[in-house]
Amino acid sequence: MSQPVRVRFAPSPTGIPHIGNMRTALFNWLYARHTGGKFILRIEDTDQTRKVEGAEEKIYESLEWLGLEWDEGLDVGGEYGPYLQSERLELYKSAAEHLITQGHAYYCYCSPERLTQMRAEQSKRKEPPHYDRTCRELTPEQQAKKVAEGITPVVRFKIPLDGKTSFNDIVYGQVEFENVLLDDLVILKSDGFPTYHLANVVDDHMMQITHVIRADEWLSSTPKHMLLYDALKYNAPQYAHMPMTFGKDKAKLSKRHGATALLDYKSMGYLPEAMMNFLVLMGWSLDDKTEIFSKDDLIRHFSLERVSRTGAIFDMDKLNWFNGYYIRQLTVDGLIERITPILGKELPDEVKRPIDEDQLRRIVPLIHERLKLLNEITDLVSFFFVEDVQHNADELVGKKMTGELAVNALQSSSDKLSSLVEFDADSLENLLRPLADELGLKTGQLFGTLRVATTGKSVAPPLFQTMEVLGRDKCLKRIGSALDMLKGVG
RNA sequence: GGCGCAUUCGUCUAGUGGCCUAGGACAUCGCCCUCUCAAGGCGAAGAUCACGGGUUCGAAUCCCGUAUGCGCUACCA
Repeated sequence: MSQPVRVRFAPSPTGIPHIGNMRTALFNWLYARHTGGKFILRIEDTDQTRKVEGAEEKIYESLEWLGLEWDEGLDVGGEYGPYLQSERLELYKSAAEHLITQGHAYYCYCSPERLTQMRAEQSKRKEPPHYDRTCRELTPEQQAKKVAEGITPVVRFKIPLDGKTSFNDIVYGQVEFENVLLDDLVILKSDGFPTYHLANVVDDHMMQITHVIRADEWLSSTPKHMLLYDALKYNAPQYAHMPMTFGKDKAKLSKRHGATALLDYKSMGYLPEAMMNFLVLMGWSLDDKTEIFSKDDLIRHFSLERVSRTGAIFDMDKLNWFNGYYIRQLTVDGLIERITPILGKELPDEVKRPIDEDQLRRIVPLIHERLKLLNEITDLVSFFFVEDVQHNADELVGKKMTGELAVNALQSSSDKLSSLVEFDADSLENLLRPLADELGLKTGQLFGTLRVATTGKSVAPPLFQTMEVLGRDKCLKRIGSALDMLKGVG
């Protein structure tokens, strides 16, 4: 009785997939992988007017970045294709015709103008806007007349005039609607394309979808779909509606909330594994403790029953934390692999390409746990690669120092550094700590000034290791130019 | 306007009648570590469980009402 699970992600190519879309895709994919079922990708391009060029590619790119491979669909094929709705028009047309012959649907000749005007009047009278069913009972003569006028009709579905439609949603439980409140919806548009409702029902049936996992916004339309399944004598799939995602102000996530497209996060330097962990926890949890889930953990533990019913606000702080966490979990080689392309693009031109991997291997451990976003890497490490750094006199002197003390400190350091035998972190520490004493400075004062002198920054990785990696020549050269600056020489 | 769904710390959430004077995580604050920044450790603060009524020996958990939010109400999906 229990057939293998088949779920689908069915985006329409009207824009770049956003966080909410992709979370729905993730839940579908997880459910398929958890149950050993199939994850199908179907493109719902039934709205020719809203179609956006290139959107389809962005859908693939988003899925691939997150690591949600699909078992059937565009690119990979499958035995239930085609997987593009615009190539399935005949199927919808014959379903619509079948419904007409069975008395479940009818041609409607009402003009869009008439419909909008009618709705305007209805809402002025404080009535719920609805179709008045003018064409539902047209006689053959009346129909013939309309056809003679050259009007291309749409096809509307006959909603039963009484009774109730209910279904059991895996997430929301039993939901019930009065049929009288439902409109005779358009199922086939005058351009020959189906509306979402028809296409969705026909495809889900023909592709043998067992579970429809989709966003909450569809909950109210589900009775229409149930009625359509009935009229078509199809078995309805199981439904599981997912709570929606919102911006900080509790409004539906949109452009003004900043980045909403998943791929924006890719380019900002987020890790797909962090994104996946973050997304799944918006609306799903395993228990009261577990926060970190690998992909395998998720596949093992995911269940529709533990999806919550309340909408979630997108919390960038938490995402950032996950990202930092996952970066820290990366091996040095893993991190290098991910940052090399970024550095190749962003480091100043004076830095030789390809980027010196041996040097990178020595640098990475110093900045690894300081990295929250991959894209921050360039700012963090560029001083290692460039020849000279810019100094800021105030930073160089520091808050607890005077210019004189700073000059003195740099001069003494420079002298001692040039005669140091081994230029490594331990030797540097053994040399510089006593030096602070000799100079009557706190270690923080000396090290702070040296840090700015050698790196050009007041915030940098630990001094001794940093100096070791920089090497004696660069250190002395930079200390020299810092001295020149403080002394007011050029 | 109608219908549907929801409502636990700022945020994500745990919780399905007694284990809850409500647990965890992020963010915040403090302390420790410390050459800066991180990371890490420890700790604090933060929710009268939207509100009002019931039911019950006992309710965040069940019922009713109210409020608020969101969704749908298109020849959009």
